[in-house]
Amino acid sequence: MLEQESPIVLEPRQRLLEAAEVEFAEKGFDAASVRDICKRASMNIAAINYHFGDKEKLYLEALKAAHECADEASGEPFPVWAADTAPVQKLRDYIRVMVSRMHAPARPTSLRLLMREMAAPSPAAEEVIRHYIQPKAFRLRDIVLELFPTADPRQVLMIGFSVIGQILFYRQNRAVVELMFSKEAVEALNLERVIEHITHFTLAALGCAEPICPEGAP
Amino acid sequence: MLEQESPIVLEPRQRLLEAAEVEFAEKGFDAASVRDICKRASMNIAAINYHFGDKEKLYLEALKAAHECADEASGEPFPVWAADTAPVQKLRDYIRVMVSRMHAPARPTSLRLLMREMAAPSPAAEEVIRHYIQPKAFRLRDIVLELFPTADPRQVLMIGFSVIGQILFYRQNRAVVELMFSKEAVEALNLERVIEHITHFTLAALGCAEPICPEGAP
DNA sequence: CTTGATTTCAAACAAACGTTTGCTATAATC
DNA sequence: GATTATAGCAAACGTTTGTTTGAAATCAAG
Repeated sequence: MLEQESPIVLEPRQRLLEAAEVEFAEKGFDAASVRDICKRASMNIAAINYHFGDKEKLYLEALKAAHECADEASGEPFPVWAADTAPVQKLRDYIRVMVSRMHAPARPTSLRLLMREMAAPSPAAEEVIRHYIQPKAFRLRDIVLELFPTADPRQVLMIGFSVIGQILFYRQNRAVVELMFSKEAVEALNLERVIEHITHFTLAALGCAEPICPEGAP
Repeated sequence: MLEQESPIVLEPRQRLLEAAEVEFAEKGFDAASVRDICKRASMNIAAINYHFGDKEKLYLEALKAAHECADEASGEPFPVWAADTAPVQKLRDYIRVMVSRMHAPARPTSLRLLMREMAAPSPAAEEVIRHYIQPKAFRLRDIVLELFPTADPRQVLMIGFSVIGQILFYRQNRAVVELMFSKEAVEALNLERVIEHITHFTLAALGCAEPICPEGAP
């Protein structure tokens, strides 16, 4: 069998992959068991070994799938900038795209898996990280460098960290934040509000916008 | 036996606690085994059950110990502010204390354990989180509220997130960052530099300092 | 020395883990 | 129809997991 045309149920490989994504995201690599993954996919225990080889290879494939899902399904691709696009505009775009992806209009389980990997990267996933995350980091660094061509590398790095730190916070610490403040209060911070805030906060810090002052600074 | 005066080797309970802190920090709750913990502490397998009851109780105790270690051993307690201390100064102090703690002058394993818990909080640790983290979050919120008394709650929350997001980034994503940029480049960002940057970035965003402009904004 | 409580220890426990094994079907090829 | 590769299955594999056990060791008090 070479190819199959859109069956009612997904192909076994894909079913396994999606089940693995959920289980790994919820429990982590060690705590997620191949038995539960197969049960969720309604398949036999041996299916993982047959389709992917072993648990770790399945994990890596699920991690790749999660990255591609988060990148594509967000509905927010990085724009292709004209040669004369102002760096400030690039920064605005960058923040918008990244925050949109973090706020998970797509399956949130994919992002849970990614954030889990960011917090405790498994050695086996190094190449996946390099392939999917590094380009986004370099893109930001280049924008900052374009904004401040004469800044020293350390300052460029720290400015980038300030931007990405603000963005990642909403994903990485959502659970803890919801535990401390009310869950409703956190959910009131919808996508547009967060984009607007981080953009404003960042541009103001860099002197490219008016400071954040609800009614005039003290 | 009621009390014992400073033996050459630590008391068994303390030995177990420190070993558990390291193992849990490196591998997480599930992957860390009681056998490895006991081996590290040079104790028998049954010691955990005898001294703490079970693995989960040991984990909670290790988590508490990690919090207290990070709070006290950093050498940076929160200052007690005079009644007329300017909110801007409080914010400066807050950032300094928190960044100092994140940059782990004390045992870094304690912080690894805490960051792991922030990323994926275990339900059993809720009260520990509430007791140790919530006060720090409220303290920041109060400072922001003092700076902008008429700001709406959402904006106060987001400003706080921008501050704490910048701070936490250096701990939570250190491994990934070192993987993408060189490890030396990241280590070149020493404590004072990071404190200065985050403080400057934040105060500039809030209109309480000059913008960050290496040589004059474009 | 004897007593009695506190700690340590090797050994074993059942349960869950990832993986492997043969044995069936099923589908395509000759 | 016979043959070959693919796919799925129940069952069992050997480890490792957290936990428990009962006896040995330790030690202060009588």
